[in-house]
Amino acid sequence: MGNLLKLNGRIWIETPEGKLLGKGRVELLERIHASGSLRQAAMQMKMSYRQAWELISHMNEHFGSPVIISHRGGKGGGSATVTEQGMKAIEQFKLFDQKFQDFLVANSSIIEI
Amino acid sequence: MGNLLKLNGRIWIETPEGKLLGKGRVELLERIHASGSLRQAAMQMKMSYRQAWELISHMNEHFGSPVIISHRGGKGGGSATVTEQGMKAIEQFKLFDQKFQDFLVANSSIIEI
DNA sequence: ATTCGTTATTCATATAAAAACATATCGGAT
DNA sequence: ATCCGATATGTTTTTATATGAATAACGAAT
Repeated sequence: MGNLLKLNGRIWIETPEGKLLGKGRVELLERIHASGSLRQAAMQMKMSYRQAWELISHMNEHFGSPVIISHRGGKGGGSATVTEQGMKAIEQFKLFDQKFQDFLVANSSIIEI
Repeated sequence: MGNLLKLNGRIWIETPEGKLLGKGRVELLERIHASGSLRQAAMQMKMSYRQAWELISHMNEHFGSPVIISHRGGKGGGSATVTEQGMKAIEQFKLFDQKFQDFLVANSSIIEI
C-alpha cells in the first residue's frame, strides 16, 4: 500500500516579470464579475483589499489590455467590472486547468513508493 | 501576438500532512547521494543546514520507510546516505515531472490572450 | 584521550511577507 | 454643499519565515 500519497500540482500563466494568472487570481476575477466590486471580492476571499488591488493592478499592467476596469465615486461608491479580455483569460485558464486535472488523475494511479 | 505569456507549473507528491516531495527535495536527495553529506548538499543548494535537516526529517517520518540514513561521528565526522526507497522516490518523481513537462509543452502553443 | 568534521538541536536574531491602519479621491444621490 | 461607500495609495505594525550562532553528541583515526 502506498502511504496515502497523492500527486498534486499547480499551473499558472507567467511573463518574464513573474506570475500573471493562477487559480487564486482567476477566482478573484470571477468574484469581481459576480459582485461588481473589488472590495466585496476581496472580502469573500478573506484577502486584504490592498492585496486584491495589487493583484489586479499587476494583471492590468502585464496583460495586453486591462482585465478589469474600475471607477470610483458615483452610485454605490464605485465599481469594478471584468473586461472582455479578462473573461477570455478566465476561460483560457480554466480550460488549461481542466486538462491539468485530467493529467493528474491519469497519472495518480502510478504512485507506489 | 501573445504577450510573451508562458504556461508553467509545478507538481509534487503530498500526504494529508502536507507536501512530501517536490523539485527542491529531489535535488537535495540527489546531492546527498552524490556527496554523502547532508551539510555539503545544503551548502551546494545555499540552504541552511537546519532547513535541509528538517526537510529530510519530515520525509523520513512520512514516507513508508526512511529515504536517508545518517550517522554521526566516525570517519569524516559523519555521513548521510540515500536508501533504496529514497532512490525509488527520486526516480518516480522525475518520471512524473518529465511527463508534466511534456504536458506543458504540448499545451503551451494554445496561449493567446 | 584528543582531535576532527559531521549530525542533531536549541535559541536568538534578521529578513521578508502580510495585515492593519490611516487618508485622500471620486461622483451620484440627497 | 454634504454624505456615502468604494477605489486608490502611503505608512505603520504585526506576523511568519528564514537565517545564524552556539552547543552537544558521536565515533573512527591518530
